[in-house]
Amino acid sequence: MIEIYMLIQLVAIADCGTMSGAAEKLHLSQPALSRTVNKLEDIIGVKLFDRSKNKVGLNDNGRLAVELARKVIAENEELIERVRAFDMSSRTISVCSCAPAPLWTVVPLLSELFPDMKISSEMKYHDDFLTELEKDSCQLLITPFEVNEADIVCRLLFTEQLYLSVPPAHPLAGYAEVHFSDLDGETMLLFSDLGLWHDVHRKYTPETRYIVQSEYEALGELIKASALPSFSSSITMGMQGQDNNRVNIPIADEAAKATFYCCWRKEDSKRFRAFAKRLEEISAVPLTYRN
Amino acid sequence: MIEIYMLIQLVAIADCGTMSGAAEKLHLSQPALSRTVNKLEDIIGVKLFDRSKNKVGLNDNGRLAVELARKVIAENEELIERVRAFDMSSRTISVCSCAPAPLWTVVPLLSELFPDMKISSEMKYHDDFLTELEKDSCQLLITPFEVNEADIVCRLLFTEQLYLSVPPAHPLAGYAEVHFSDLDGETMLLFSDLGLWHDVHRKYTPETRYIVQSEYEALGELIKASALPSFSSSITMGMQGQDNNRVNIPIADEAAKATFYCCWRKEDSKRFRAFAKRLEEISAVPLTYRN
DNA sequence: CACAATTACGAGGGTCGTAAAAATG
DNA sequence: CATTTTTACGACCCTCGTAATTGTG
Repeated sequence: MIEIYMLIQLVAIADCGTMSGAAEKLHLSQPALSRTVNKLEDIIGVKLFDRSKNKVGLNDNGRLAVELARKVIAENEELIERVRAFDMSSRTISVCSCAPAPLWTVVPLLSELFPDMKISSEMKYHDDFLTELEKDSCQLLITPFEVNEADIVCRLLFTEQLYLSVPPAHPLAGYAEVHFSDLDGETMLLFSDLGLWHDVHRKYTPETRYIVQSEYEALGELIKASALPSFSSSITMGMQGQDNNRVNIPIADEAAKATFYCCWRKEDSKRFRAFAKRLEEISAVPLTYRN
Repeated sequence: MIEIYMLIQLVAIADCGTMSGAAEKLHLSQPALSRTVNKLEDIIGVKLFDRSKNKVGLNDNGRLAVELARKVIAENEELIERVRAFDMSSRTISVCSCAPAPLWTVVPLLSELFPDMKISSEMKYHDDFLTELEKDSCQLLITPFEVNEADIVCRLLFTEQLYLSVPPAHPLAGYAEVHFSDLDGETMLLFSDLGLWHDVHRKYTPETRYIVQSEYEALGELIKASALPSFSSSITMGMQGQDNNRVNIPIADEAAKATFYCCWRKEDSKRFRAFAKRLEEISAVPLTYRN
C-alpha cells in the first residue's frame, strides 16, 4: 500500500535532486529514503529512477509519479485544512455590520447567548449589501435599512444620531444644531473603520480633512487632548459619558441619522430566537448604550 | 501525519455505517478502527463522529472528511494506475494498419528488432487515418497511400494484389482474370478484420453475401473444406503455398490492388532506423511473403 | 442483558538510524 | 579516491489482535 509519507519522500527527492539533500531536508537518513524509493517501485511495479550513475535521477515514470504524488499530498493537506475550517465556521457566528455602533451591542449580546461560539465581526458597506447574507459570508447582517425579503428576518435595532463634538471654546460650540455644510473644509478627528458613515462624510463634507485613527482607545485620548472637532453620536455619548469636556451639537441633516436593523436567514430563525427576543428589549430603549 | 490507511478505514466506516461492519469488510478488528478514528480526530483536531449513543455516526465534519478522503484515495490509486500505464506504453510499440497483410510482415520484424518491447497492433481505416499518428494513438501507421507531411516519415512496404480463390470446378475457374462485377451476388467466405478491403468489397460487390469468419486459422480450414469462392492475395498465396487445391484468378480492377506504406513521426526516426533499413530490403522483393 | 465502542496489554511488522559495502567517475 | 547509493543489522515506534471494560437501550 502506498502511504503519504512515501510520496512526501519521493517529492522531496525530486525537489532536491539528490537523496542526501532530501534526507537532510526531511531530517531523515539516506538509507530511509533509499528504502522508500525501492518500496514505491515495488508497489507500483515500475522503475522510477535511473540508477546507471552514482547519482539517482528520475526517469519518465518517476517524473509522472512525482507530478501525481504532489496532487495526492495537496489533496491530503486540503482535507485537513477544509475540515478544520468547516468545524471552525460551525463554531463561529460572523456578523457583518454597516457601522460600528450596532456591533457594540450585538457582539456582547451574542457572546452572552452563545458562550461556546466564537463571534467574528466585520465592518463593510456596499451597494449589494444583502448578498453578504445570501452568499453565506455571514450569519448576521446589520443594515441601515429595513429588509423585506421572503427568506430573511429583519429586526429593528436602534437609531443613531450623529453629533459634532467640539471643545467649549470652538466657534461652533454655542450652536443649538449644525449642518454638514458648516463642517466642510475643517480638519477633524475620525475613526478609520466607520462603514456607512464613511460614505456620508465623503458625500457631505468632501473638503474636510480627516485625521484618521484606527485604534478606538487612542482616538478617545486624541479627542480629549486636542482642540480639533470630531464626531460623536447618541450611542458613543451613552457609552463614554460626558467626562471629556466637550460640547456635543446635533447635526441636523437627515443623513446624520441612521436606523439600524439586524437581519438573518429565515432558516436560522430557531437558532436566533433568544437573540431576537433580546433585540426587542433593546429596540424598546433607544438612543442609549447598555452594558 | 495522516496516512492513506487511515482514510481507507474512515471511508469504510462511512460506507458500512458501523465499525463492526467496516472491521469485517477490511479484515481488521474493531479496536483497530476505533484507534484510527481517534488518531484522525487528534491529527485534524476536530471531532468527526457523534459518540452520544453506542452507535457511532458521522457528524457534519466527518461527512466532509469522508468526502475529501475519497478524493485522496482516488488520487492515490490513479497515481499507481497512470504510472503503470505510462510505463507500459513506453514499453509498447503500437501499430495501426489499414489491412492485415502488412502486419504479418511488420509485427514479426518489430518483435525481432525490439525484443524487449511489447508489440500491439490494431486494424483500422477511416478518412482521417493520419490523425491516428498525430494524436499519439500509435507509433507506426500503415497506410494505403504515400504520405508527404513535414513531420512524418513514409516508407514503401509492398503492393498487395487481390485474387479470387475458387475450387477447380467453379464456373469462373477457367478465367484468366475476373472483375468485381463478376462476383457481385455470389456467396463468399471472408475474413472479418480486413480494414481497407472491407470498404472495397462494400463498394464493388454490394450484393455479395459474405460468410464472415474472425479466426484466421478457422477461415483457412473453411476454405479448404468448402466449394465457396473466397479471396486470396499475392501475400496470402506466398504465405500458405498452393496446397489448398484452389485456383487463384487475379482480379483486374484497380481497386483490387493496394500499395502499403509504413509511416512514423519524424521524432521517432532515430528509434526506427534499423526498422527502416529492413523495410527497404522488404520492399525490394515485392509480392511474396518472407519469413 | 445484548450489542457496540473503547481501553489495556502483549506480539509482530515496519521504519528508522548507524555502520559497512558497493558502484561510479 | 571521493561521493553517493545500497545493504546489513539492531532499536524503537506503531499498528494490530485478544481480552476485559464501559456505555447504551
